[in-house]
Amino acid sequence: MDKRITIYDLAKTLGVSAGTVSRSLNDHPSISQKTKDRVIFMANELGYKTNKFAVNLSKQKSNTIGVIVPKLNSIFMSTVLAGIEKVANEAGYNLIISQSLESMEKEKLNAKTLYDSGVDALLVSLAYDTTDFVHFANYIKNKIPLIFIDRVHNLPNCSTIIIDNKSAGFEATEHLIAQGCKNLLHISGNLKRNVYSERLKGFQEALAKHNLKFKDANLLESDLAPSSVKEVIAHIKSVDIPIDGLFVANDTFAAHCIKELKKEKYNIPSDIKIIGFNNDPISELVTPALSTINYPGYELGVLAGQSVISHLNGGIDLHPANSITLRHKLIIRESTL
Amino acid sequence: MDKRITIYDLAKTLGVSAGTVSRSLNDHPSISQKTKDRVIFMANELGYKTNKFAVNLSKQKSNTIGVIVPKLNSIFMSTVLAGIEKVANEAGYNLIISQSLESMEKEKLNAKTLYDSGVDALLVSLAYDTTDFVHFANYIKNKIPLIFIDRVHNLPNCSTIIIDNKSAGFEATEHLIAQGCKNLLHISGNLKRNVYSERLKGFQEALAKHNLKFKDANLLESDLAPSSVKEVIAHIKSVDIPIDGLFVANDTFAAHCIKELKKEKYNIPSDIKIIGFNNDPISELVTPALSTINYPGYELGVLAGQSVISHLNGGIDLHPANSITLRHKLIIRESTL
DNA sequence: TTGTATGCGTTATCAT
DNA sequence: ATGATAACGCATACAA
Repeated sequence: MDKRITIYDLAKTLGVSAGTVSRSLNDHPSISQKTKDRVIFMANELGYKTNKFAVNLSKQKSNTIGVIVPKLNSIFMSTVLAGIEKVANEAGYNLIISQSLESMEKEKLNAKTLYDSGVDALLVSLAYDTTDFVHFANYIKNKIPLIFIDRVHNLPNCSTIIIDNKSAGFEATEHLIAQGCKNLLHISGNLKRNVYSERLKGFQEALAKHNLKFKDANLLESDLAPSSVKEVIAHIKSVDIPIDGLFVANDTFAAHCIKELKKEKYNIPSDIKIIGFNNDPISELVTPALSTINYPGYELGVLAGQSVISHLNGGIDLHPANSITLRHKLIIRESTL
Repeated sequence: MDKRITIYDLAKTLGVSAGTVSRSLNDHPSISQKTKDRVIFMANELGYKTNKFAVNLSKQKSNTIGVIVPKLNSIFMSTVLAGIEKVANEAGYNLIISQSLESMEKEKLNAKTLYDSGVDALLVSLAYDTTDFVHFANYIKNKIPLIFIDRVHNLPNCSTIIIDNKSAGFEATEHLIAQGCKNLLHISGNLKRNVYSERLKGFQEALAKHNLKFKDANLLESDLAPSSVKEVIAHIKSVDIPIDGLFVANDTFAAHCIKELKKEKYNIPSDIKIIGFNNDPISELVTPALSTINYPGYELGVLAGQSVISHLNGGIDLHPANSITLRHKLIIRESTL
């Protein structure tokens, strides 16, 4: 494999033109089957490899889809990615993955890098603190498909793929109320992100529906980092009327809460009932097993992948809707019984 | 941004040659500062973007690193990836990530695809059932850096980055013995993979050292899928002398074992002590908290990234060793007390 | 059905 | 210090 074989080499040894070789290799209709066979045979014989760089340059396409996620090392995100990768791979696309590490600055950098490297489309789940969106302007201007997943923002001509966080939050809350909780605490993530603000809305609507007044003490905005658990405990202890129900914005943090509350001699679920969010594998392994909302990450990824691919292949979208909403599901386990 | 500005456009408007523009943009020493300034100014003015496709074609490099992992949606692997991504990104490389889904066939496909798409280097963690390695021959032949992570195989001129699984397995086992366990069971993954076979070796050596005989009943090879827990339970129940110590090849499966054993009224740790592997987040959240071996996934990724980068930049390896071994650590929690 | 010629945007090698 | 020009490997519009 010292010298790379090109279509010119093939052309010369076959006594045809480079154009013929190129068209044969691409199964172009205007080439006779006989010629195609000869070309393909010789290509295999000589170990010809198509040079993607040249193809890319010629077509101005990279056959590559960019992905920006907040963090790679979260089970939810990596599950989404697994779904995306499967679909993309089957469709012959490569995935360039980068993480914003929850920082808008890094997200901007990533968006620029991926743009410069010529991705054919971009999938994004927004960072924790992203507030402006000019870094996506180039994509929109140049009609590069841009799709938001999970942590979304409404931009013109961009699809979003989400679940109905508000109604999921509503159901989670109503379940706690149905189990007899009177004084709930919702532990939320950054309320600038749709996923968390929507869940809060659902929480509030459920309270309202059941004539429970929403007070400041019913909400704690958190970064959901394990180390922040102590603030939760402090809040719960400081409150006048004892908290008897906890709706936590994700399972991992909920699991940490359970652990810490148990350490503080709270009994779960008899003292405090807890429900999480995501249905992470961890939710069924903690004690007591954690009630939660199933968030179909893999399906989300698959759908996102399909959406991109269909955007790219012919432009006709299989899912013409601008926004796809997946079905969530309440999962009841011991932590709320 | 209707028409993309090229160096020719810049050259024309500036009244210089394209070569000069190119060199200015790349800060070539043979260009006067004055000219460089003019070029750069005009480039910004006109919104020039370098075309990566053309650069790639010209240089026959993609500035891209390929990664093949068995599964994206495992917390360990995604943590490794997070480390790789960080380093690669800082060095200006993109990451193309694909998953083999634990299948050698898919791994071969991925290896070929990434090769064809012209990655500058490849990082691999092997699939469950990979037995031959011809799909990496092209990389070696063409001197494309090939580095194995975690699930490795010794190939000429390929680095490997691992922990000392044997001594880790030894320590885990010895810890169980020190806690008074007499009849141990090791639940292993596929023994074709170094990580599992090495841990088993450590297990056996520890037994030998403490004059415990290794019998068939002390080992259960498993696919470590949650659904396989019932086989573990069945095995434990079927055994003549009661098992009092369990060394499980990863934390997730260990957590499932704990859950199921508790359901079967085993008391942990008093009836059976359990130790896992990896120090996944889950290990400290289950009840009882799981003893384990810390496997520094993120550092592994960082090191792998650095190794690749240094291979690529200048070829002089920061870590000249052919094989890097990271330090592991025994973490003792309630499950073995 | 096939060949010819040119474009794609940069880099690199000679000249000057 | 700068210009001219040839790669780089493929795709494709136009000819034949």
